[in-house]
Amino acid sequence: MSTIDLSEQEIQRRETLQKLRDLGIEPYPAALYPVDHKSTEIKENFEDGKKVLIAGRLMRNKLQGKAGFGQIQDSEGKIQVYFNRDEICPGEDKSMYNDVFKKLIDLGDFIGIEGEVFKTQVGEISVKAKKFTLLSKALKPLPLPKTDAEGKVHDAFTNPELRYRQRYADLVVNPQVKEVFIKRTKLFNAMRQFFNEKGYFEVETPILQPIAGGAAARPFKTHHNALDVPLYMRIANELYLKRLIVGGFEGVYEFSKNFRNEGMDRTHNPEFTAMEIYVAYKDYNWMMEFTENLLEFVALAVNGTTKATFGEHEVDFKAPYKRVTMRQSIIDFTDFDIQGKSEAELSAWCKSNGVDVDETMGRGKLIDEIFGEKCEGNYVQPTYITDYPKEMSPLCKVHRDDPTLTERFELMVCGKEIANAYSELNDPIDQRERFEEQLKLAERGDDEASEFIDHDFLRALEYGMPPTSGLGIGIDRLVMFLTNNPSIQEVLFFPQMKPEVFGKQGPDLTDSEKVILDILSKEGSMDLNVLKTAAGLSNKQWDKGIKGLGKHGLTKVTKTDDSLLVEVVS
RNA sequence: GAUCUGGUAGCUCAGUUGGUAGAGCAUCUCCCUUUUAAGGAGAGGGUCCAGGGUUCGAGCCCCUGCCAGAUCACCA
Repeated sequence: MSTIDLSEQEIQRRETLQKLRDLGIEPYPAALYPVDHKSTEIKENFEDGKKVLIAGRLMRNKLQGKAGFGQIQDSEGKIQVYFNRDEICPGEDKSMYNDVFKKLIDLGDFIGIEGEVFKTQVGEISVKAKKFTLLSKALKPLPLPKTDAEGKVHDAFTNPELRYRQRYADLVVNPQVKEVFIKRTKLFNAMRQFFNEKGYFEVETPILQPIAGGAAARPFKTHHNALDVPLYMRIANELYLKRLIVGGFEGVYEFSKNFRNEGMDRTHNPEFTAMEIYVAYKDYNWMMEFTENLLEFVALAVNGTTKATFGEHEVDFKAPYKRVTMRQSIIDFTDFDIQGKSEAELSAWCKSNGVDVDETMGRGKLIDEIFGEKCEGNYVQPTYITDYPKEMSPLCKVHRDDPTLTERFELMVCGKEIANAYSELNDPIDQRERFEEQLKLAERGDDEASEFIDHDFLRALEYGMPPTSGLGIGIDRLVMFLTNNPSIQEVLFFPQMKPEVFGKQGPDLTDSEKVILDILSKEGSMDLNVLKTAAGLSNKQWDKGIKGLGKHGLTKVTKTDDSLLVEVVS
């Protein structure tokens, strides 16, 4: 980046950097700084006169002549620092205060403070600086929101595009954003604790897969050069985790980054995080109880309460949750009983009841459409929807009481699915038939149905998998609910965005600039109006062209007594 | 994918029938030794997202594009 692209403030800070070096002060010193206190512990355990070493970013600096108040922000919060000329410079030489601190330290710089804890006249716990050390110079000014006595934020850094693209700046100036991510990590920790205490085993499975299975979604495709084979990025980790149950683990789980090459909106990011857990010798009834206990536990760990506010709703994650079969749910909201209905009958009902359908939809998909259209959005408090049609659950065991259904549940919160679980299908012959059924659906045009049969997975099942129940939870969605964020971008550090275009490097001339320069360079210098006529450009093109050339430093306009003269600058 | 809204100083935002680009904070200079978003005085700072068009003249009107957000559609 050339200096021409820098703002005034950025240029000033670069000059400041040089002045520091001229004074023998290294703005990016190598040595560690022996921090021994954080802002919160100083404030929580006030001890007058206590000697402390703190470090952080200077976020406020209010100078008042021979003294001033600054604010240092560390990982836990902010603390005020009192800078007094005669404390920092006890001898004759006051340059460390007058020249370095007052003139060469900027907002955003990292500094270390050696000083004593005290309370100011208005009672704020502060550190009286005896010595300060520049630890890292900031060359770019941060946004500068300020909170007043009533808690109202002025000049808030709110532009979502800037916040997501420059999350580092967002995190520095918006403590409430940092809080969301602290809660996110608390959620992971709580889940791990819950599983580990029960003896379940955290594992890792491949992200690059020869067949992207375990879900119906469009994968990202890539290529491995050495093997010369196509590979897909995982859309789910289900089939790998079940292989591990075959291998003899009785409880395995994984937090899995999944990748789906589909649309993006405020609830979908191309990469997202799911947690899947599989437990041997269990069924989906057991899993419902397990899930509600898990969610109650994590809600408490994250927020200190089982209640969570989401928009206009207050959701309570306290167990147990209501259980409704899909058939009953559809009856509840439409008075229509799907029991025993054929594909044609379902399709006809959909058409006369405002549910969009097309010819590619099988029986299961039709029922799913009805549920999605008429029922799903109505469940605000955590509710299990159980017993899904067989056609839409190719990896799930057939219901013990009804061969057209499966032992599956989804957990709905605020009209959205946040968990999905089965009594896992472990009959290898049935599994093979279901895969083949999916193939037929795919050929029929259902782009959600899998086009591949994972023969290795079937081979694993043929060795025998114990009865197993599996659960998947959409972690990002759960974080959204627990932190009251309607947008997935707010719960991901780095949500996917179109790449930013950086500094278009001049001297790429526009067409108008080229035309003018071509004519002018033959003559060396020309009368402005003659040049304008010769260029034959529209007024706007002429205006932009001649101004642009001036800015690039390629031409110079000089005023003579009766005309304007344009010259090429060599 | 559709529709709507937006893109102006480092940040948050104004900008009147289309007529010399503004404010607050930040920055710079000077004064100020316990302040609580904002002490006083002065100064500087702009590719008005990009490219075309209309016009004597465009931040503003028209067209195209880029980026973002919201709503809807789609969505294990």
